[in-house]
Amino acid sequence: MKRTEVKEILLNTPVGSEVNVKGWVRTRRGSKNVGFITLNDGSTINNLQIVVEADNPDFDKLENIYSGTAISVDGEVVESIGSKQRVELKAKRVDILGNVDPDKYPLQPKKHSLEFLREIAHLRFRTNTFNAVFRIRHGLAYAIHKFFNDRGFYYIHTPIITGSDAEGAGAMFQVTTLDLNNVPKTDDGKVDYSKDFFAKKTNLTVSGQLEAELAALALGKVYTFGPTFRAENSNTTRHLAEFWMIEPEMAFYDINDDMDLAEEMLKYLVKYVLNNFPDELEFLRKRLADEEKNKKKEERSQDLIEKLNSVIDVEFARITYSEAFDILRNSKPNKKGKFEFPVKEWGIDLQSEHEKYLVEKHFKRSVIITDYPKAIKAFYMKQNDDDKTVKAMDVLFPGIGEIIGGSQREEDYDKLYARVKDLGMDESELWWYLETRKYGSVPHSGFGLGFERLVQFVTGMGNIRDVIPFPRTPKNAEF
RNA sequence: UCCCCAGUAGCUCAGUUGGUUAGAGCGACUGACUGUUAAUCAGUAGGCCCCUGGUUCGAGUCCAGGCUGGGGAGCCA
Repeated sequence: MKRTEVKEILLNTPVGSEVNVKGWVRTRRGSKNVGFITLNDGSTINNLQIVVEADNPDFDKLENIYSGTAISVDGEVVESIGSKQRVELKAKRVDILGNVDPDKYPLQPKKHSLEFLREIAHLRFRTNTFNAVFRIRHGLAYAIHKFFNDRGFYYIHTPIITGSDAEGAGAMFQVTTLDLNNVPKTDDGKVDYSKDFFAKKTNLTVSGQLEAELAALALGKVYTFGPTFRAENSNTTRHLAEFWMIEPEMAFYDINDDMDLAEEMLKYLVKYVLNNFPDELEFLRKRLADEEKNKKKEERSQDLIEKLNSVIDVEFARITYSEAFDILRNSKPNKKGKFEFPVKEWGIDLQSEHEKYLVEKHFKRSVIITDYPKAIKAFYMKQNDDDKTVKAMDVLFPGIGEIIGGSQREEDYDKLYARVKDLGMDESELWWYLETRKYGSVPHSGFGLGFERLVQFVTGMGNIRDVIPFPRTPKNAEF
């Protein structure tokens, strides 16, 4: 018999149909006269209840069926006597496909800590929580491609291995095939990279932005969506050594067009998940509420689904760095000395506590901050006429902080070149980037969206290590 | 990288001013039970108390160093 997925049975299969299902047992329970199996096959977060009656010739197989066992069942779809499900499967034939040693199988039909599940990342897919998280992660990835495709953007594959470390977004992982126990040296004692695979020093990319700009200056609107790597020793709930980033880059867009696109995209993506993953969101909403039961009221975060709806309903606040600076300088916590980093001098970088105050206390919604001091931003950002600020924009989300960082890019060759020189950067590594400003240069803009931070926000998961299947963090590359 | 907290059964945790044989709940196992919903009831098994060293008559408990995990900060997406 052809296999039917659980999702199909729960939604569409008429009562009385004969079907075959295959999947993994969540729980099994029963008595002398009847056995119950809760089965999940990954097609939906919901389970199918299978009933095996005592007169079934396969009834004694039940004693070898435990949590985690893979089984195949032929049976009839019937209306459920129990109240928790519309239909169930009355088994005619039960086959065990893959056994489980119940003494050793670490997943139990009970709540596990996320920390424990992280240590068994090869099995945590089998829990409802990760089932929901990774289904939504997929949905977001798909929606991102759909969003851009529908608006005439082209998906550009930028290199993972890069020969330039000019972007300056963070420490890099080196890529080499040299024998580390016997590194070839030049006469003056330095590493002889001419003997390395690429005959030069290479690293894993920290950003595809510079290459995306090259493509945007011909294809108009492009985006990247790929893995990026940062060798920073960051140990937080918001950082990974390997993460996925979305970087659109648009010719003829100024900073305002850039902000409009960022806001439209974020709202589109949140709406997409609300429309397409209601069961998963409901599960995660309950999970979060349950987890926060023990917290004090004022420390609890907003209801997950309410939070998502508030993002799509409300316009993001848009302010300049200078306005944000004034708000913070005159704020109560600043005057009372409650900030760990007091706000005194214009030009300071905004700290987590400042961003949190603006988003969660002052505006009570998402905020976009523009026109940052040029000293604290990257070399490629478009310089304003005041000679002090650049056309940068950061989108700040409640609970997450910076979810998007972007800017209008400096298209003027002389200004860009001067900035490269000022910062002591190696222009020979950037010749190709600079050259685009010589040939038909136009205003253009773009931004970077951290994919895992988006998934974190939408699923309500507190730790970024729980929204990527196999997290890479300092001292941890298991699996 | 810095600050704080934690590491005891498969999981979540308790373990008194250092004192003899190490505790619970859940899970697993065995049995009972006429339809259960993380079933219920009874019983059984299960410990390198993170590692190394030190103090002490005696260390799960105190001290030092390390390892691992978590939270916060910085860096950022």
